[in-house]
Amino acid sequence: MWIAELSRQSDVPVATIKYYLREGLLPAGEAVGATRARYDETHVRRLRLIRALVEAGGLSLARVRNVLAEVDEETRDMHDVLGAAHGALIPTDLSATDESRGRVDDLIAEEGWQVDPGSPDRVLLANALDALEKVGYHLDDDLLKTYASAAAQVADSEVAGLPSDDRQQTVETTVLVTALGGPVLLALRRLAQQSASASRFGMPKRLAPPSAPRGGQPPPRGAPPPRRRGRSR
Amino acid sequence: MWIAELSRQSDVPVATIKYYLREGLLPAGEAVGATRARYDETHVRRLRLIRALVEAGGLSLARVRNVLAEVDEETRDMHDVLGAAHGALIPTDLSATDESRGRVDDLIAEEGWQVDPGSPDRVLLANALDALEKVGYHLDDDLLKTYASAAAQVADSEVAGLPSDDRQQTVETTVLVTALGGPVLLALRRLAQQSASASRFGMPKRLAPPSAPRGGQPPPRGAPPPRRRGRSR
DNA sequence: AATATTGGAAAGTGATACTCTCCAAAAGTC
DNA sequence: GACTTTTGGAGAGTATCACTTTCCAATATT
Repeated sequence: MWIAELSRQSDVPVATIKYYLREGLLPAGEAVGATRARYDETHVRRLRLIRALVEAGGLSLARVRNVLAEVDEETRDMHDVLGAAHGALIPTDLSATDESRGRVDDLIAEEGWQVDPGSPDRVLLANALDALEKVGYHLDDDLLKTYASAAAQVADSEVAGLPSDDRQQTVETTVLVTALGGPVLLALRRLAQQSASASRFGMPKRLAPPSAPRGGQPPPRGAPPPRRRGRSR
Repeated sequence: MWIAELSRQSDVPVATIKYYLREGLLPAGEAVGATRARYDETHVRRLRLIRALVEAGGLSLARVRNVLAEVDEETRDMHDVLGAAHGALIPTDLSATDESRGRVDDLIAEEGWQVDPGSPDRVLLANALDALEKVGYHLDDDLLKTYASAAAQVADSEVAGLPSDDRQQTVETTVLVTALGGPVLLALRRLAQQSASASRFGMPKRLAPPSAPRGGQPPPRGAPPPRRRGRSR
C-alpha cells in the first residue's frame, strides 16, 4: 500500500506519518522508484502501537522511541524484555536519598522479589518516596506494604497472561500491558477511593444511594473472596 | 518574609514564583506599599505542594491550578473532596464506547462500590479499555477483576489513613496521596512485574548487564519455584 | 498532455513552562 | 541626601514538544 492507504488504515495523517518516518519511529517503507514506497501490515501495527502508547499511555515520543528500539531488539531473550522495556519506559535522570533507597531495598527483600539490583525502578520509587517526604507526608510502612502486595497481585496476573509463543507478539503485549495497564489501574484506584471515601465520610446528599446503607459494616473489600469459577465457599 | 526569602525557603526561583503569582497558582502576598509584599508559611507550603504535584506527580500547571482551586474550596464537605479532587486531577475531554462504559458500570456494581454515576473516572477507565481494544489487546474480565480488587485494597488503606481533624490538612493530604501515590504504586507494580517475569521466563544469563557481573547471587537455575502467593497459572 | 500523488526537507504553529530584561518606586546604607 | 539594592509588575524571549504546512521535483495515472 502507499502512504495514503497507510494513513487511512491507521487513522494517522500523512504528514504525521512522514514525521514519524523522519524521527525514526516508523521504519521506512520499501522504496519503489525515487518518489514512492510501499508499506504493509507491519507499518499499520506499528503506527497503532505508537498511537496507543502516546494517547492512552501518555508517553512522549522520545520514550516511545526507546520502547520501540527494545521491541525491535531481536537478540534479547524473553526474560530481559520486561526489564528493558521498563528502562525504556521511565525517566533515567533520577536521584534519591540513601534513606529511601534503603527502604525500597528492604521492601523488595521482604517481599521476596527477584529484581535486578540495577533496575531504574528502584531509584524511581525511592525518588517518589522522597518527594512525598519533602512535602511533609510520610508514607508509612503499612501503607507501603499494602501497595506492594497489591502491586504483586496485579503483576503476577499480568505476567501470567502474557503470550509466550511468538517473541515479537510477547514483546509488544508486554509493552502494551505495562504502559496501558497503568492508567487502568490508577483509574480503578481512584474509583475505589471514591467509594471508600463515601463509606468513611458519611452519607452523600445526592449520590443516589443504590440500596440500604449497608448497615455500618464496611464491605469486606480488604480481601474479597476471589469468586473464581468452581470452588465457592 | 519578602519574596527572596520565600524563594530560599521553597527552593523555587524568584522568577518562577512571580510566574506562579501571575498564573494564579500562588495567592498574592500581603501588599506593603507599592513595591513590596509580605509572604508567610502558607506560601511556602503552597509552593512545596505545587512542586510536588508537578515534579513527582507529573501534573501540568493547568491541572495543578484545578486541584488548588478544589483545595481552596472551603464550602465543600469532606465527602465531596475526593471526587472533586479527582475531577481536577484528570482530563475531561474523553470519549468511550458504550461497550466499555457498560463493562465499567458492571464492574463497579459487582465490586459493590459506591461511585457517583457522573464520575469522570468512569469515562477515563472506559476510554483506557477502548485504547487497549483498539490495538488488539483485550483486557479480560479476570485481569480486570484482579486490578479492581488490588485497587480496592490500596484505596481502602489510603482513605483509612487520611487525617480528619483539620479540613485544610485533609484536603491537602488527599490530593497528595492521590497524585503521588500513583507513581509509587506503578513503580512497585513494575518491580513486581520484573520479579514475576524472572520467575516465569527463567534464569537470566546476565542479570545486571550494565554493571559488573557481580558473581554474587545468581538467581535460581532451572525452574525457580514461584515463591509468591500463587496466582501464576 | 494534464492532473494527481509521492518522498523528502524546511519552515511554521501552538501549547507549555519557564527565564530574562526593564522599570520605577521604595528601602536600606553611608 | 546621595547611592545602592530590592521589589512588584509587565512584557518579551527561550526551549522543548508534537505536530502541520508549504514547497519541491520526480513519477503515476488518466
